[in-house]
Amino acid sequence: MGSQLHRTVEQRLRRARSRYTRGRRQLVDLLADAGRPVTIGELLDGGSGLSQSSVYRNLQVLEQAGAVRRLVTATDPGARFELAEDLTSHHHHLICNVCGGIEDLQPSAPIERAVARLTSELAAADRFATEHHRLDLVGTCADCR
Amino acid sequence: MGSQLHRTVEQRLRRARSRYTRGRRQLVDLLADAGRPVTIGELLDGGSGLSQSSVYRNLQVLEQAGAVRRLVTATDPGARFELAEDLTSHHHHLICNVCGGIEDLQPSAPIERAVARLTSELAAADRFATEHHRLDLVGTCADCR
DNA sequence: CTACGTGCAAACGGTTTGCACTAGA
DNA sequence: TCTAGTGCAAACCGTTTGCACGTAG
Repeated sequence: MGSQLHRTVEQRLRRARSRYTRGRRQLVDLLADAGRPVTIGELLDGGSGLSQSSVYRNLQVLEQAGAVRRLVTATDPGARFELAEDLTSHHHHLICNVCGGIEDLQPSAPIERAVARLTSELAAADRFATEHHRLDLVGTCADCR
Repeated sequence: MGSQLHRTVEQRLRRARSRYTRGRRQLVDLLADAGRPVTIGELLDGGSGLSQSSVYRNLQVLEQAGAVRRLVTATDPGARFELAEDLTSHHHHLICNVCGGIEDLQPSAPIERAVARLTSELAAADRFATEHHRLDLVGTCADCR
């Protein structure tokens, strides 16, 4: 259920000495329901009733608390947001460079294995401590074909 | 030598009905010498002598012509640029979320194979036409350990 | 009661644009 | 010559911030 999600977010906000207000809960609901990265414009029009500045501030707080993740693309202006990966599940993105849309994509086991091996090689070489990775496939989505 | 690079860039600019001016050549040199994505600030201070607006405009033209690629991160403000992958070689990025720095990383064959397989699966399913992919490892670089 | 959250409007800062001038082919 | 590039300064627009008020705990 989504109440588990809300409990986790509340926990993380509390750790950041922040409150889980109505508006923040609604932002989390919007992100959870979307199932793909959401633009700020969509969040503003999403019926949260929050003012623009509060949306920005709350997203900042949620990001800081580790509940939400900010995405930016080279083509679109403005940012998108999604729930932190450990609140949903690890996934990649399909980015359409025609319409700018972003879809989630389930990761494949072979890729994950190969990335994990690379990560431990870099760690062994003392070159980089990987926290997470991001894989985007950029091209044309089915709608824009 | 770099003259091959310049010849290719000139070709692509010509196709876009644009000229390969002194300033554009210097931007390309700066990008080629850096060997990693470069911020606009670095390009402005790089001794090209170009005004701010010309740097922005030229990067736009070079991007349009397919000679250069724009990168943005969720942490840093502002954009970074690198030469188009087919002018250098396919690579990934190590992104440090402490200092914001970005390093290039040679791709590993297993990852490339796995991504290629995924790409053809998506194409076969008529879901997405992948043009290229981007893999970033996000974590802490050796300097910021 | 006290600290945190909110709305409004103004400020910010990276990027873009209008215009008059310069230079490459 | 004639189109494209350049510098300067102003405009733009997504985002941030100051301030007075509201609200949760």
